[in-house]
Amino acid sequence: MAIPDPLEDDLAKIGGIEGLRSLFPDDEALETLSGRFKALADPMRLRILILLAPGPLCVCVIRETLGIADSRLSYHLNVLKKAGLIAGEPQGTWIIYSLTPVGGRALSFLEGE
Amino acid sequence: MAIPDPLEDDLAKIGGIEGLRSLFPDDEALETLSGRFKALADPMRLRILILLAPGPLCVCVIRETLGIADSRLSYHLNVLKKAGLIAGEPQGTWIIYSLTPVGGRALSFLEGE
DNA sequence: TATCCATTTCATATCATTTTGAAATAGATC
DNA sequence: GATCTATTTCAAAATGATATGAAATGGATA
Repeated sequence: MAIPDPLEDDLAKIGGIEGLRSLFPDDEALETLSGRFKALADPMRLRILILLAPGPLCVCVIRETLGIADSRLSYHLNVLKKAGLIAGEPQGTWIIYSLTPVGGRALSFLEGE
Repeated sequence: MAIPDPLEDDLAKIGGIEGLRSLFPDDEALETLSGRFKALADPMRLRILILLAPGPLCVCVIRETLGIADSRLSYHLNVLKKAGLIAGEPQGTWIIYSLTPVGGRALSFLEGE
């Protein structure tokens, strides 16, 4: 038996299984959202967001502050960029990264906890 | 060269590398925070949170709605529980899961996007 | 054009998460 | 106590994410 009898009534009141399923956003929206959370789910990436909160910084300063290898930083910057949390603006020889509006909001959620 | 000369001045104004490092929470806090985001970083787990938003549900109804195997659901419920986003209350033969306050706030952040 | 330097890309190794199906647990009912 | 059923646990396989160092890119300057 899938659903025990005593629960069937409660379930019916809220529209049954189909009623519950209607709560879900479509798969694409869920992927986007969970992808954003995935980007936030790493201490090194949270450090990068925290660094960018006061204002934009170039890659070299971020690298020096975090004390990690170039390629490793580049990987994490790319994850954040793909998730729409930061944006990079080439400026002469170097690239300046800053928080996007979404990135800023994610960070304030972070600080609200 | 670590930091290009033209950037040194800007960097000095914001307290240098050490000034930037002082922005970081300690490692443990970052682990806790990224751990919570990790729990949110999966479409199936987001579906579970969305299901529980209107009110508590038993495991069997959640399983039937999601259409996944028992053990798989149990795994995801456990991830959410460990992250403090949901709580399970045994009630007779079955177990009733509900959002915690933190889980509710995470969900509203989710919907605010 | 040759060179320099900041950043990214790539291949590969390592590590972590997720899925799957079978077996265990534990509470309720007979 | 025996059995039934909802849920969890476990081990293994499959999949995905991260770290690392060497090589490539591409803009700036000489």
